[in-house]
Amino acid sequence: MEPRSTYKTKQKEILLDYLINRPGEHITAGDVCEHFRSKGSSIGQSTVYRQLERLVDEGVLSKYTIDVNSPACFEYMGKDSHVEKGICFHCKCEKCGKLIHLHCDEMEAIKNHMLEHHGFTMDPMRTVFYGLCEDCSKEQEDSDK
Amino acid sequence: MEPRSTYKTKQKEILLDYLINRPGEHITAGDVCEHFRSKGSSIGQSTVYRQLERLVDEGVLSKYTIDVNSPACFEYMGKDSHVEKGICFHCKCEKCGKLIHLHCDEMEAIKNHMLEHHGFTMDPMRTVFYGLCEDCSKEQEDSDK
DNA sequence: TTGCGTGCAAAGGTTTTGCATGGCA
DNA sequence: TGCCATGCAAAACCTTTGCACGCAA
Repeated sequence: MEPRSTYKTKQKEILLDYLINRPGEHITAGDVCEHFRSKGSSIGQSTVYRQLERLVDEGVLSKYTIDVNSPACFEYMGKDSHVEKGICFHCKCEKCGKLIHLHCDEMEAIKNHMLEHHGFTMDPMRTVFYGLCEDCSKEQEDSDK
Repeated sequence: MEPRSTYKTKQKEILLDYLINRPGEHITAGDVCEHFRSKGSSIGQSTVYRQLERLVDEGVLSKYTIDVNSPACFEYMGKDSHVEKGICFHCKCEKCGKLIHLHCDEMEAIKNHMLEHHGFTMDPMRTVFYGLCEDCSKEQEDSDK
């Protein structure tokens, strides 16, 4: 988990800066490429992928999987990030596709239960709950009538 | 969720038969193709993908995402499947890659909490918990010493 | 100068799509 | 016969990799 990069490069710097300034957003490698392409200050896509992966290894970013055939999402996990509190997790609505950030102390209880009863050390940041969001549940109820 | 298929085809039949006889296994589209190819009774891969997707829509199969860049997994959810009890869920070890099936009544409590406090109707079959399995946790503790 | 980081292009794996053919009802 | 399902091939999509060049230390 410790930093393994030895060189400080401009690409790494502006990439991290981009992510730090978007707390709570789920950002894909494609988003990053597009952002810098549109600004003219382009970064090669392999560099984007390699740096993102490295930052995840270093614990600076969190990476999570929304869906097969959806690109991986990244999020800054540093000091100012609400994520660091460890009570943030993600819910993905299977109907409208919305990704929801939830803050919940109950998550600690779930984590503890998993560890004590199933020996599984769960990683809340990587875990995505699938289901139906409030709006889509209501819609479904209405259409059932 | 209701059946939308009108025709009964041989391909659909043997595909479903294959999945029904593998309860508790996580099967990919590639597994299916390979299985039938090796048996000589081949099914075209686009048919496999289309039928799997249809069966998921009909509620016959469950589909879940293990990881970006890993193929999607499918599992039969019918009468004899332990999955139907609604207390089965999946854990994926981020270190050794193992996929674990857990049975746990606590899952009901988690589901209820999500619904009551966050308005989110969670789908346990689709949700995969990421983290470290028991063996890998121990290994990590040992190496920390 | 050393060797890590970058960028391009190509490859890799999974899934989707277009279109003509085949098969169910 | 009418229409859906199939199968092949090609495309699409995200990500990884090989290799030569550039730049930080």
